[in-house]
This record gives sequence, structure tokens and C-alpha cells, in this order.
Amino acid sequence: MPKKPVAAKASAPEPAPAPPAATEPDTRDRVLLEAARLFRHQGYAATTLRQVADAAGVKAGSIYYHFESKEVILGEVLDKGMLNVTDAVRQRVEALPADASWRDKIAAGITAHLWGMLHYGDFTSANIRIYGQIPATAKSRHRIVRRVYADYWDRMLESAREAGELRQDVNTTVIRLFLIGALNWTVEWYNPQRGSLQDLSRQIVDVVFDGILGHTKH
Amino acid sequence: MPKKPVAAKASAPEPAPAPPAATEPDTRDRVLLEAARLFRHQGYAATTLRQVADAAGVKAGSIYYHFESKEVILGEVLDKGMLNVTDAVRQRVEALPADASWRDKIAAGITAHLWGMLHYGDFTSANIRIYGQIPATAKSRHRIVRRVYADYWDRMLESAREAGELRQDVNTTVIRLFLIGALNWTVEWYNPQRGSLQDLSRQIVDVVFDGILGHTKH
DNA sequence: GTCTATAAACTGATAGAC
DNA sequence: GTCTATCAGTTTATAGAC
Repeated sequence: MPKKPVAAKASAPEPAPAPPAATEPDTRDRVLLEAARLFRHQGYAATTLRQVADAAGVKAGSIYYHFESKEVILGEVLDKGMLNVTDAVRQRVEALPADASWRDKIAAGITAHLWGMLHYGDFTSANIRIYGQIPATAKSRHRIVRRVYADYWDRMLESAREAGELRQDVNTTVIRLFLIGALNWTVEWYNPQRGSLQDLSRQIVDVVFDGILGHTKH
Repeated sequence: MPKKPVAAKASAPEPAPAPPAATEPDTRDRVLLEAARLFRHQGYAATTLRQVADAAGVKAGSIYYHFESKEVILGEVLDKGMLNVTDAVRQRVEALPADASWRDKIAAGITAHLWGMLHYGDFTSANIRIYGQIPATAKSRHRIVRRVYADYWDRMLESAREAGELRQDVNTTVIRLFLIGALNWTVEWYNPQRGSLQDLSRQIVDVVFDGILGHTKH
């Protein structure tokens, strides 16, 4: 049962690994990609390995060469959805100048979360759609990946509050749950034909910061 | 195949219908209730009619006396989730005094939507969780019920905007999608043990109206 | 690495007794 | 109204050829 190569072994005199260029994904990656797409639109239990195999261009039996079971595929799809968004947010926030305000960091986090959600749509949408519907074992194995991301936001919001950049009369956990929930749901309704992602991000950041009433001033 | 009695027939000299008191739900209602609960936690396709029957205290074959098919059960669960919330919001908004501002109406709508989502949790959560995962036929039959509710909010937000009570630089459709999405997601994270629904409603209305920064003034 | 063939179990739905 | 029994079709996963 081969695993995805993570790094070249130091001692093996192999040829240099091919650059991760715009080459077609191998069977293993195609299975994950199509599984995410099918989990998203049909749910986990409703998706058969025959469907995944068909979409990936192999026969059902061949999947078991790459994955131990259907649940292992599920685990990888869930993790990939969360980790992609986590990485996108981290990179964007940490790319800000050292003197950036917490307001700037939160705005960057919102923009990056939106971009990540929509860019990895099948993985992220599958994640939020089916998380409440999967076997308890898969759920508990994935929970830590979610916790890490929640903690990242909690620290950011708490710091902003301590710096006086956030309102004091609303719980930061409530803000985090409300905000992330709202952002997650965009993947269910955003339509690129009705406006650019950049424009949507601007509107959402404005509403999150200043509300929908609009007679505010900074 | 009996249908749920909707109103007493004018010509039939039947005894007065029993008051809809705190009596146990009949088999048909129990099936709907347990189906909603199982759809919510397992998804539509993953839920077997044997599971629904067991939970409702009957045998699988008996379900077909009350429902034509599994998909008919699905349709009723989906409609019930949306209609319950729609009714709750309508009643609460229309109960306001005649001179209520649009701001008051929107606040009442948010509070009622939250209450409805959480009070009919299995139906509403099943609805938002599985809507993207059901057969196209069931989807299209349910779509109109969703459209009615979206239109109600669009009219309310548009009126508020025309009255100058809403910011002009954000699309009202974006506001509606973002707001309803955020409110829907509360059913996935709200925990009554961490605070009352009343307190949560207050915090959410405040954040939606004035944002998370907090240095605003009216 | 991918295939075919198959095992063992489960599915929605129907027929007919009571 | 509810039951038992059953049909025809699926499902995940395995074994072994190539």
C-alpha cells in the first residue's frame, strides 16, 4: 500500500523528482478530487466507490490499491478542505507588514478565507456539508484539524479586542462562530457571474466591520 | 392512501375534531419527526426506511401506508423546515406596531429566524444540510418554498434601503444571502448551555446592525 | 497498478395475511 | 393500519489473474 511521497529520501539515489508543474494528477489524486466533488453533491454515504472510480477513470477494485477503505478517502478529503483554507489565511495574514493593525489582519483573514473556500470549492463545500453526517470515528479524527483553525481565529479576535479594536459587548467566540459560519456559507451561494470575488470580499468586509445600517463613521 | 386532514369537510357530519393538544403524535407525524432527525444526522441517502421505522416504532412496510415513497417523506421534511421559519418570521414582524421602523422589522425578523431555526432544529438543520445533496426532482419541487422566503427578505431589505435605513454601498441581495446564511449556520453551533437564546439574539442583532468593530454611534 | 469476478450484506418497494 | 415475507438491485470489500 503506497503512500504519497512526502519528501525524497536522503539516502536513495533517485532521479530528481519531477517539478510539480501543470501535469495531470495521478490516479490517487484524481480519486480524491472526484470523491470530494461527489461527496459535496451527493453526501458521503450516497456516493459509491463505483461512481468515484468511474469519474477517476479506473475500475472500483483499483481504488483499494491506493486507499484502505472508503472512510480513509473521506478523512483525506475533510483534512484537505480545512488545511487548504488554514494555509491560505495564515499566509495572507503573515504577509502583512509588521505594523499592520488587528483590523487589517482580520480583513486579510476574511478575504483569504473567502478565496480559499471558493478556490478549493469541492473540498471545502464537501467538508462543511457532510461533517455533520459522517461516522463518529471519522468525525473525531478530523476534529483536531478544525480546532487548530478555530484557535487561530480566537487568538486573532482576542488580541484585537485587547487592543481596543473590537467591540467589548459581544463575546469573541460568538463573533468567531458567527463570522466563520457566514463565510463558510458563501460557497453555497456565491455566483461569479453576478460579481467578482474581489467585489464580494469588499462588501463582506465592510458589512462585518461596520454592519448593514451604514450610518457609521471612523 | 390517507392524507393529513387539513380542514373539516363542510358536508360531513363528523364529531368535532379533537383539539390539537399535547397528545402524542400519530404514526404519520412520528415518521416525519424521526425522518427529519435521521436526515439531519446521516444525510438523506444514508438513512434507511428501516431506521426511520424503528425510531417511529413501526415496521418498515407500514411506512408505505402513509407515504408513497422515501422521496415524498423528504419533500415534506424539507417544506416543513422552511415553512415553520417563514411563518415564525412573518408573524413576529407583522405583530410590530404600525409605526415600527424598518430597523425594528429587520431586528424582529432576525430574532424570529433564529428562534425558528433552533425550535424546529431537526427540520431546519435537515433542510440546510441535505438540500445540496438530494435528487434534482426533490430539489426543484422544494425550490418555490425557498423563493417565497427569500422574496420576503428582499422586499424588507429593499424597503429599508429606500427609506434610508440601510447602507447604500452594499447590494441588498448580498446582504440577504450573507445574513440568512449566517443565521442558518447558528443551528450548527449554538449551544444553550453557553448562553440563552435571548442573549445570543441580542449579540447577533448588534453585530449585524453595527459590525464587530464597535466604535459606531447612532 | 489495474483488472475481473464474486462474496456477504443491505436497500427501496410490493404482496398479501390479519 | 400494521404486520411478515420477499424480490430485484445495490453496496463495500476481497481474491487472484495479468
